[in-house]
Amino acid sequence: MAGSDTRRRILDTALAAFGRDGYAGTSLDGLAAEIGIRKQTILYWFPSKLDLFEAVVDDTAVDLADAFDEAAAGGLTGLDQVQAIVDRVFRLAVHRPQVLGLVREVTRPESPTASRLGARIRPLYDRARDFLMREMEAGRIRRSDPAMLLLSLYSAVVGMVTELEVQRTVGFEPTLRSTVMRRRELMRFLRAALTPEHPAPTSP
Amino acid sequence: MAGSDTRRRILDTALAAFGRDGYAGTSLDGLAAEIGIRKQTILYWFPSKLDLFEAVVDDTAVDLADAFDEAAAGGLTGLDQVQAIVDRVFRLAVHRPQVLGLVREVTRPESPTASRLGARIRPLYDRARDFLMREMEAGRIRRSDPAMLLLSLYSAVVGMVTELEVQRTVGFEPTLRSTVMRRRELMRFLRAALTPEHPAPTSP
DNA sequence: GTCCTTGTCTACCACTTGGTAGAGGAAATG
DNA sequence: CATTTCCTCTACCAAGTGGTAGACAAGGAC
Repeated sequence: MAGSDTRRRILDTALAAFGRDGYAGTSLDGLAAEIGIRKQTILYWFPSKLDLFEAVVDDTAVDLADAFDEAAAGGLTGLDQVQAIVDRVFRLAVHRPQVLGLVREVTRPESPTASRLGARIRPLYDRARDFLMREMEAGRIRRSDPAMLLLSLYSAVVGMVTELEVQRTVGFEPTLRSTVMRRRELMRFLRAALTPEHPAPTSP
Repeated sequence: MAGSDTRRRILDTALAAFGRDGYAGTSLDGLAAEIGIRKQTILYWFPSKLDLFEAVVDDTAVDLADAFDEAAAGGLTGLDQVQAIVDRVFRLAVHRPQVLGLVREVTRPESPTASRLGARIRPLYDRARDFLMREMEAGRIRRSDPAMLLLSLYSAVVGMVTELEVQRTVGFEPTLRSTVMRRRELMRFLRAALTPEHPAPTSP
């Protein structure tokens, strides 16, 4: 069906627009113009702007969950697993930066569906917390409050990845090379913060 | 003059509104209603919505610079200085959370004045970078690319402080106690990441 | 008193917003 | 062929947007 393709294009373009301009800053007319259709076609596929937004969020949550699943599939432990996840998130950020733009938008306190993505993300959060607790028990990660540590990690990673513009403002040109460097630097940072004080057996 | 007070109230309320709802999500009518005046009074003091926004940004940049100045005035070094700055930022976040809401809004790539705050922040950035380089030379902070490290620090701190709602979504109630814990956990994180590998003389 | 400045207001405007109603084409279905 | 279903469109609308024009009241200066 041709229509299903239209729906897909609306979702993709809306993801970019919402992540870039925010919910309030995105207009259906502008969105439609960007796609090359009329606004009413959008409203045919999604009954209202809010419905569209929620559909985009749901869609994106699935992608995020997939990315984490993929990174976790290797069955790694300790810092290697953390590294795998960071690598995966960076890959996502490079190939589809819109996703993290949306994460940023949706985690705003006044976001129209702050609680919605919350529910979607909750399982991921629980998994990550369990992982950290296990690794702390095993002595492969420095002991601390896993919930707080997870927040620190989340802040460091998402902050680093999404605030590209801050770097540009400050004089960086986000080239491919600088992206790689940034990832490496972030991993050094995380390794330093996570490595247990009395060295334990991790990798050979 | 009574008018000057009006101007002040507009700036304060606008800071909260822009930080909370973003630039696009804030309407002059709504803002005026919140203050208890008419929209035209706002437009008397600030020729346009954008002018108001820029005035708010300038106003806030001064507060931020003051906070950093105050934290840097003690003449501390190494991790102690880092700790002092984190403490100061957290204090700001507790007493005037709107400020960090605005920082978040203004660091969005599509923010109407992304470059403007950039120019305002640049001096702060340079100072911080120089500080890090000095401390690395002195062996009080782990060696690495100071620019990248600064980004990591910025991300970790601002991310941790601004993404309060993420925590709420995930089950935290941001009480005073949890705020204190969060700050302490962040400092553990930073200390672990910044402490030089071969212990050097820092504090007695 | 009159004049001028300052500050807030009412009235209005052009434009954009999200959303409704329904026409009409295309293609499958009988 | 006629009918129905699916999809996109034109035409509107009420409400809200940022912004302009100008009335009006309160004071201070003269």
